[in-house]
Amino acid sequence: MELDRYDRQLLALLQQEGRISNQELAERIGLSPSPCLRRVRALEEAGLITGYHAELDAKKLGLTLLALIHISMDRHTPERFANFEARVSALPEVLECLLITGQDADYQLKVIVRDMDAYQALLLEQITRIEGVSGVHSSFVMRRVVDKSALPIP
Amino acid sequence: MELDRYDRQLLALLQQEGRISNQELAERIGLSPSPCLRRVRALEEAGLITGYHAELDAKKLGLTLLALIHISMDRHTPERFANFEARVSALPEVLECLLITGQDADYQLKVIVRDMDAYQALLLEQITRIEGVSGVHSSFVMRRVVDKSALPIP
DNA sequence: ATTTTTATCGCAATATTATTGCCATAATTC
DNA sequence: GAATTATGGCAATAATATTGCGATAAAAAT
Repeated sequence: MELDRYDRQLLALLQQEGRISNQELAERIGLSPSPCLRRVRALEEAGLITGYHAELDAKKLGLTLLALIHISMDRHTPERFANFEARVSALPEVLECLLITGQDADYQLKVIVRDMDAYQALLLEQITRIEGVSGVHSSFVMRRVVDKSALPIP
Repeated sequence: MELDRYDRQLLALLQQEGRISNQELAERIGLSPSPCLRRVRALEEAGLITGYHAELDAKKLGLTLLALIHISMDRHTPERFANFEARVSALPEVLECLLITGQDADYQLKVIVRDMDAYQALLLEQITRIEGVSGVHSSFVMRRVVDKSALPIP
């Protein structure tokens, strides 16, 4: 799909303000509401826009501890990996699980919990109990300098 | 602020479907539209909802390479850190910059670029040129097993 | 326990917004 | 340069958001 100036503007704006009205959206990009809405629908249909999400304040929800966990697996079999991924996907505290390159770890998890007690419980009772997990190393996030969901539009 | 059953439902739903209409939202949580809207506004006012964002498909935008960069600083002075953070915040490819604990790095960056050429350019021409950056270690993301923006509602 | 107070709901009226069909015009192709 | 296709704008209709207000339920106080 070919993106023109309008499409790029729409994507950029909707990344910033996902609940903006179509009328204001139209004004901002310099189109009338009807073609504007048609373009947004087209971007959704094409799968360029995959969804819309509210962003919440973690602290106000009592979630004060954000951590990165690097995980190594003992044996690199597809079953081990599939099982690990299924187990990890079911944990609501796991915001991100990335299969990464590098000698130090196979996966990096990003998890959010209330406090250190909850972290300990998650790590000891859930994550280290998953079959195949051999090495675990935690880093804690002291500050989120940048936290964007918005992709750069090429 | 005290959250009841309705508020929690609203937060959960809006995290999943940020552009759902107020009417459908009201139906789903079992309230009529007016108190539903008033609650959403209250959650926004209280800062529990900080914004709404469209989620885009990175691949369809031509952004195929996601990487984690661990960065160590030579001297841990406030000026060095402030300067680094300002420079990094200005780069659109940087989706996340976390100040983390651990001996291996001071920061972890998450960056997204078109390809390895773009990655090389970003690393060599931008990031390693920032004053104070002494150690850099890259990991590449092979697969995003979990990638949620939705926080667990306590 | 009963009264007072406060919070919050649902209804109804109004304002705003989304959606669709249609024609005109601009861009593209032949 | 003519034919074709794509895309914009207008206007009518449908749907949704928004607000005031009275009723009801929950909470606090006596």
